[in-house]
Amino acid sequence: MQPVTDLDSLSLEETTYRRLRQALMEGAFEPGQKLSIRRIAAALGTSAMPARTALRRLATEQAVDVLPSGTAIVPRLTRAAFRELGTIRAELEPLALRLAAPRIGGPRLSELEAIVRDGWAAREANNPEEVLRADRDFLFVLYHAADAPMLLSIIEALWMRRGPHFWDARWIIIGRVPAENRHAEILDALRAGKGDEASAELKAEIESTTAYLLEQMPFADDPVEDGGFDRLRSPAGSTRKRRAAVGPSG
Amino acid sequence: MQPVTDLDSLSLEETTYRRLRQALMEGAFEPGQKLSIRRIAAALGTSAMPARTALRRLATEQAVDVLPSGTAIVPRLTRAAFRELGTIRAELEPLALRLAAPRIGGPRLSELEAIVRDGWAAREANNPEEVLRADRDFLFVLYHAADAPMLLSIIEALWMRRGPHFWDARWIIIGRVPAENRHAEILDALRAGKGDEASAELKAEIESTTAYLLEQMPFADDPVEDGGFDRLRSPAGSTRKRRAAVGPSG
DNA sequence: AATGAACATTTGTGATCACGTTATAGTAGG
DNA sequence: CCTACTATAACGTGATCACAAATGTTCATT
Repeated sequence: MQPVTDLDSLSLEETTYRRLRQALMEGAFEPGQKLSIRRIAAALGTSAMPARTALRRLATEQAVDVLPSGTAIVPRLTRAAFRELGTIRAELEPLALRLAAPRIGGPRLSELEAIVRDGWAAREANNPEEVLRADRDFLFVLYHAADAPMLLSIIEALWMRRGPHFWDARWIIIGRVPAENRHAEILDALRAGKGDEASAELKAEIESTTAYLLEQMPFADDPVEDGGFDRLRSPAGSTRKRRAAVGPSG
Repeated sequence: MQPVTDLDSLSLEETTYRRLRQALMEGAFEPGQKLSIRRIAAALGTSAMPARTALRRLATEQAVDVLPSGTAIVPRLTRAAFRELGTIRAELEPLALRLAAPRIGGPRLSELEAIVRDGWAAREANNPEEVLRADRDFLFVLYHAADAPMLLSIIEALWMRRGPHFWDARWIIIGRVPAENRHAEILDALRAGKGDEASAELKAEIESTTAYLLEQMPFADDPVEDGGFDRLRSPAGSTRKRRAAVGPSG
């Protein structure tokens, strides 16, 4: 894969935006976490300006919410919002896969195979971080292959909104007994040139995972009992200090 | 319809953003038109800051393109981009209609009826501006009724990108002989409680209109002959000066 | 110890400025 | 009449400042 851009030649505002975007998609922030302009600017060693614009851009995509005071906050999803997210994903991501199917060549297939293998190994090793990473990588290799830039950016926006909660729920996700390896089946369908089958499989995966999480995950509008949102953190009591908004060194 | 917010209580940046967004969706700008920060700021009587943030937000939604120099420009769509737009719309807008269908009550139905009547009258009067407005209003009443905020904002982003070209092509659109009144049929289906039928009808409309325009409209990557982009302006030689970016008085 | 008021800090917003780049118009040369 | 160059204007970017609103903290009071 070619380097998307030379980071050095980009404006500060653009790099700030991309780093926040990536962090959000990967679940590096916790739901409810406040992202203040000055803090982010300080963490990146710039003035407030690039951080301000970057945050407002994210708010436009609804990747962050914005309090009445103007402060950006990592969204806490309501059940309705999470359901909506699932509904849209179940429509758009299979579409992307359908567009990508005829464009997947041999090299891409082996790349995908490797990712599926990694994901499977991580699952057996009970390593949820790695499982989630592999799942995400698998899908986005496909979505990039669709060569539909608008569609891709819409899907990314959906993932940004979902990312923080997904990350929080990684122990729930990993706890689900995987009847079969769905990504392996998608891969098989792609190898056989059955794009529509792969697409249907993906749609089923998104819908069933969404339904499962609606049952298992706590949401912002659930009645609070015993700490509410703060259960289901990682088991080894990781009560560490909230991580810095953006670390300049990664 | 309730006033969404009171404009006076909003930040300058937010009002700037909303005005540009509306203008884009309605096709008030021409493809290729440059939107400079300072010009827009001057037109609104503010400093450059709100205009800067507003334009960057629009760029994030891909509602405007950004030249290498950083200047925002109203997009000129390539055929591929227009096709992609149609493909995404054909997936999302029927979804929105499906979600909206069970929520459409009597008052909404009469509102929709009135809009359809207006549109039909405008078509007979050969008034393309009014036809396009009615079509847009009809659909967005439905999309709002879906009560799915993310979905709505995605759809609006798609329309923003399409708006300028659509406006340019209004004489082509109006010139197409309408076999039947599709929106009336959608309305009938809704009245009968057949949301899926309405949705399928809408999908067909989007797909056939997209295909039709792909044949009839000139695109940014078409070979230029005889003025290229500049044919198909309104017949009464409206060679008026390019309208101001944003008029402060509306 | 719990409550509330006063203070200090942090926050977003918008304006202004400096800097380097890009686009544009005018002019000279072919 | 067209092209190439140059000077001037306009542009985007990022930093900094002032201001008002919101937030968090401290301390006195009950």
